[in-house]
Amino acid sequence: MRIVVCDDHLLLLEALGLALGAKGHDVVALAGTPDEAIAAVAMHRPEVCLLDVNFPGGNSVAAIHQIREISPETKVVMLSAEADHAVVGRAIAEGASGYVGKEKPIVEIIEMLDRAVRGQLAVEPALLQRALRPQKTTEDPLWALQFLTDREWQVMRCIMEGQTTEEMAEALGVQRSTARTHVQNLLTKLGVHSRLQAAALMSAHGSHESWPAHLR
Amino acid sequence: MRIVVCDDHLLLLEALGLALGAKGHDVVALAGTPDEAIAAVAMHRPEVCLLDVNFPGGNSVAAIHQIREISPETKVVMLSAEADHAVVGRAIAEGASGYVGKEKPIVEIIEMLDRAVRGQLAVEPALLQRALRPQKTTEDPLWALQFLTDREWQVMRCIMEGQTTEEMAEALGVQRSTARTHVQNLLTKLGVHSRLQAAALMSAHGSHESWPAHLR
DNA sequence: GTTCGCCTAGTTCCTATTGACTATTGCTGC
DNA sequence: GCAGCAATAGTCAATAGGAACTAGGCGAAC
Repeated sequence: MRIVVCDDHLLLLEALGLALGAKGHDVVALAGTPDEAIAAVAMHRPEVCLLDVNFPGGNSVAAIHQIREISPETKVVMLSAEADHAVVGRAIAEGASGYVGKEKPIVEIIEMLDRAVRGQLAVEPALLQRALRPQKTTEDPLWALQFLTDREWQVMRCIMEGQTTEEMAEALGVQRSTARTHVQNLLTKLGVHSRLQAAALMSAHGSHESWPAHLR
Repeated sequence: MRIVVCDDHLLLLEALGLALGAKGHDVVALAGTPDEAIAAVAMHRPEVCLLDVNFPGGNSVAAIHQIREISPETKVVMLSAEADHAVVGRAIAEGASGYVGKEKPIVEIIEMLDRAVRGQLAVEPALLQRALRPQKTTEDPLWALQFLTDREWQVMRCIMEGQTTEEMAEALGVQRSTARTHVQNLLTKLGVHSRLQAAALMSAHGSHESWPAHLR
């Protein structure tokens, strides 16, 4: 089995190369970035590419698509430090064939690579199940983020910083009652019942990209 | 050079064991948790212990202390995914001899281990410099995260999800008053005055790695 | 076997937040 | 001009949250 491995941790990369080699597999290239991985796949056309999901910049999911495009016969297996079912879903949707955790022993990783090469989906069943479950994009509170006004974004920022209504009013240069109204409207638009829930919503689902560019 | 390696990623652990072995070093034990590492060090008395910092809740930093105590001749070198100068300082203060990033090649890791065994400090100069600069480790709210109990981490999770005291009590299977007490203790330990500030603290500075592994 | 930390549970007092309203000002587009 | 919307400001009642305590049970450490 010819493999291209991609991870930003050189240590893991090299060690994994040696370990896979010791198990009789052919690691044809080690890549430190998704771009390197794409180039390596284009050159070597391996059976499988083991790709770390956790790249600074988060372009690893996009890399799946590119790899699949330039080398459709290459199966992509994602390697991750944590089991994140949201990422699993996106990865599979982009064309990945598997998703394994770094906490797994090497033999298990290799087994997953085997499964991917045989055309099977190499994902832990429980994880896949959770990845598929929350398919209700309707009634999505994140949709509402679009309709927040600039002022409400500023209020959101204050909320995220843990400010009280008073501090917020001070920061925005308005009366408490005004700040309060903004908070009220914000909560209503987001469909939540407390500023803490609003903050939780943002920190859980609202990536940096959710913020209006001019207010980030 | 006899080495004990500890990391929660079995993959890295095994691969690193093979790689170090291939370079002529003697990996006497592989540990998946700090406790296993401590036991392994007590048994084998290695020259050096390579310890992942990524065991939150202060486990890994506390483990340094314990390892140094039961086997003073064993040098401890921390292994980390990101260069966090705050952690470097704490680790060195606790008795670690080095701190290397996982993005380094194996040869460099081995060189650092060598330096540690020779009694030198195996830390990147630039990182050490930054670690020593901000001497205001006192009053650091993130320091307090180490002293949170398991229950308080569960409460923290509830807070992050925007739950009210009532929901929290329900989720934890305790009375509201108990949930309130936990929240109160949490706020006191973190030095903040509202759960919203606690949530802000976590979402702003508390990376995923801040969470105890068994509660993530 | 006593001390200590953690989890549990409760009280009291006070403040902050929320829901459900009304209402004025100023700007924009039809 | 006027409708619509954002931003401003306010009220009142009900609820939730926070500060500052006390205190028992339980297991681990000394």
